Amino acid sequence: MTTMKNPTRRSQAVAAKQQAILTAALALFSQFGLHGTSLEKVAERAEVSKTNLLYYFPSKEALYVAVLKNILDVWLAPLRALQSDQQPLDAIRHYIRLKLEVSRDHPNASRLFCLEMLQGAPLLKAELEGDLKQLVDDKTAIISHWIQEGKLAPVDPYHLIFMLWATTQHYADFATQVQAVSGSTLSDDVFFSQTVENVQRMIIEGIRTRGS
Amino acid sequence: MTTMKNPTRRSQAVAAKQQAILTAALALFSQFGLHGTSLEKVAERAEVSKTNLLYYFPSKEALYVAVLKNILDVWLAPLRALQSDQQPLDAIRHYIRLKLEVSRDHPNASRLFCLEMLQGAPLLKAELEGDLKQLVDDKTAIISHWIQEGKLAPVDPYHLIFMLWATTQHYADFATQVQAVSGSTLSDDVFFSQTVENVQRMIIEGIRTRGS
DNA sequence: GTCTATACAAAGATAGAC
DNA sequence: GTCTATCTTTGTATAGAC
Repeated sequence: MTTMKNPTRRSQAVAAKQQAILTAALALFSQFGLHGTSLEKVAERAEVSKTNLLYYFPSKEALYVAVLKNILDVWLAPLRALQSDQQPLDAIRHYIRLKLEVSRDHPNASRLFCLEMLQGAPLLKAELEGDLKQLVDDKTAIISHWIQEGKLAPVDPYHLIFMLWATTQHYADFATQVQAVSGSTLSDDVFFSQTVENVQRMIIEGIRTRGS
Repeated sequence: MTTMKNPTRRSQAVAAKQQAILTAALALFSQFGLHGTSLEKVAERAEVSKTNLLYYFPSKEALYVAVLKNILDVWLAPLRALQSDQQPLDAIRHYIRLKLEVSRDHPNASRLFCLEMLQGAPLLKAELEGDLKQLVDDKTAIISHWIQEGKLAPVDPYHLIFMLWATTQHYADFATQVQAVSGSTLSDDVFFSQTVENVQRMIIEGIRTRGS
């Protein structure tokens, strides 16, 4: 900690620089992975020197962890928003839209998260088995309750959540394939609307109780 | 090409060695990526020397490409099996089972494919825009036909295929997360059955026409 | 075909001046 | 806080003997 004449302005500048590094790092890590990304490339993209980067983040791994922590909240926000006081089908429709917005607006975050999963989540395992499991257990309880009330078809809540995750992330993680096959991605407004409607319809009809 | 007293036996030995290398490479590439995997680790796992490995595959990239080509067929087999002469709902139920079997029996193949997609599929782009697009277009035509006959709810065939892909691969690609949250993976027989049933039910109900 | 030894390059990290 | 210079490790790939 250094003494500062103007702590606010200076710490703002520092924060901005850190953020620029984190953003550049996310873009590269999410595409090339930890080992496929060099600090030199990150520094170049963030417009700082490599040495300077290592001043802010003591090692490559430390930077990687910082990036991961940074995106976890964005990634989990839609699920956190799922509340028991909503109408089940509306809640799930809303969740699908939110998650597809994340896939559209933060595809790199989604992809880095995916990359980390593929590798067995060495750095996130603790979070997964702690916070995430807790969160999912809360939400499966809500879903089970809806089912007991007859407001939802009797499906396994875990598999429903997996399905929601899988279908919504696919458009970010497999954007290349989606683009190659369909010719579009979520950044196209028309395609985004079509995607929301189709995913909502297929999932909602799949879990609606007959007559509701 | 060397002269051989016993071409069959020798080429069998060569083929076995190449296969051992490919298998070892798949296991490591799928977890750590191209750059996160060293030839030394591959050689160690395949029980050959590093120099010897480079005798069979002239470079790391060549090995990586060979692995990718090797898995593409496995990955596409279930979709190829989708035929117009089947009953739509049976065909899709069958597809889901086949694809989940791939996720269970060849998770590394699924994960490497995913990894390659995340990076923008630099080595598969040609395949994606050629063979895969052709295959998908064939199958969307079949699905459209089923819809016109009123045997399937009117959904966009592309999004249906994306949903099938996403939900079935998720159990391989995100196995770590599935394990952390639910406590099981597809290699557990009971969990596998539950998964097949739940995914089939949710998707089938989602695309069934009312009254069918 | 397989080995030992080695060339060569890339990249993470540190030292020390300013 | 930022820079230049440099150390060190790791890892791909090749040369050449057997």
